[in-house]
Amino acid sequence: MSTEPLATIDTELDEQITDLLRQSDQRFTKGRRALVEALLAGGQPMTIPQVLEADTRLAQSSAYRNLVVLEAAGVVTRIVTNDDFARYELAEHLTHHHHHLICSSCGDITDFALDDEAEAGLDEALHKIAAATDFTVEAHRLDLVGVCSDCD
Amino acid sequence: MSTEPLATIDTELDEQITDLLRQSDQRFTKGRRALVEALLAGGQPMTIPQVLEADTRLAQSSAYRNLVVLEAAGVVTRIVTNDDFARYELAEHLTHHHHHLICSSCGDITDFALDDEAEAGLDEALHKIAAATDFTVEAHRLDLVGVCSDCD
DNA sequence: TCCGAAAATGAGAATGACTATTGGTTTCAG
DNA sequence: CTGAAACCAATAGTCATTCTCATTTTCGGA
Repeated sequence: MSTEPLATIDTELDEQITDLLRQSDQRFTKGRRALVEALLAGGQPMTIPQVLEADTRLAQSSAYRNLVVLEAAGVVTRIVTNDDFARYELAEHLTHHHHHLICSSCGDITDFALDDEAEAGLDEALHKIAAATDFTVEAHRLDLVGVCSDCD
Repeated sequence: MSTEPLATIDTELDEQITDLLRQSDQRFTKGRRALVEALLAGGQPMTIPQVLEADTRLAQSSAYRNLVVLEAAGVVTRIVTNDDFARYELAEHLTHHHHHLICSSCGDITDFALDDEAEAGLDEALHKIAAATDFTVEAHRLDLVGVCSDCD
């Protein structure tokens, strides 16, 4: 199951993930490592078919199951659009805070970041909202919906 | 099919919707009117089971089909969370620009608006991003993810 | 008002992304 | 080395959503 990794998981990341999984009584196995490598190599949210294509050694059933495990442990994030397939990417605290450009035509997603000033302003406004609400806010999600250059 | 409307569609809204549908060569039929009335009465994004329960005269297959038609015409918006069911609400240009509080536990969604200043700042930042991108931006979507008071 | 073609409806069947099951394999502590 | 717990993979479900098709409704023209 380990021939040629698609991407390299550095020691720090490895420890973080191992730790996260341990907190859910789970191990960082080869299959799960292969998933993380595929996502890392992809560099953007990927559907399960894309992941399976990127690493053909992965079994579909295990990919689905392990992605659920990884999500529960907080290693990956599941993103669902109007597309048929859900997409996964590494969780923000393992990478960095960012947002998404979602193509309304093909469903493809790419990442982008807001400049610090805008992000700070947004954060402030959201804290006000959160305070005035019964919600316990965990995170915010900002997406731009449009048409990507391929579909245009 | 028309006994007791759940909500009243005023003349202006009626004309807007009729117009939008006409642009897709579709009619504003009783079934579709009943759907809009249910969404209007609901006041927040609703799943199809919720809509069917709100107006038991609606057939499931027609509800699914007509919601697709209404979305294509720009009358309603489909919102998809990690919950099992997709949710629908009246499109923003028939109501007003707003955002969503999404409960990560039960999937429930409620609406909220940003104050004008924050919204303007966000808009400006997003325009910059859009300009630096291959995307043709159609809209932005801002959600707060958290736990609602019922689930807490 | 009456008629017929086109569009819409609704009950049920089909689809397909995703999940559960099951039986075999790997891992790791002792 | 050994046994139990965790993992893996094939495959059989599940279930929200979509499709099918016979019937009904709509609506412009006669």
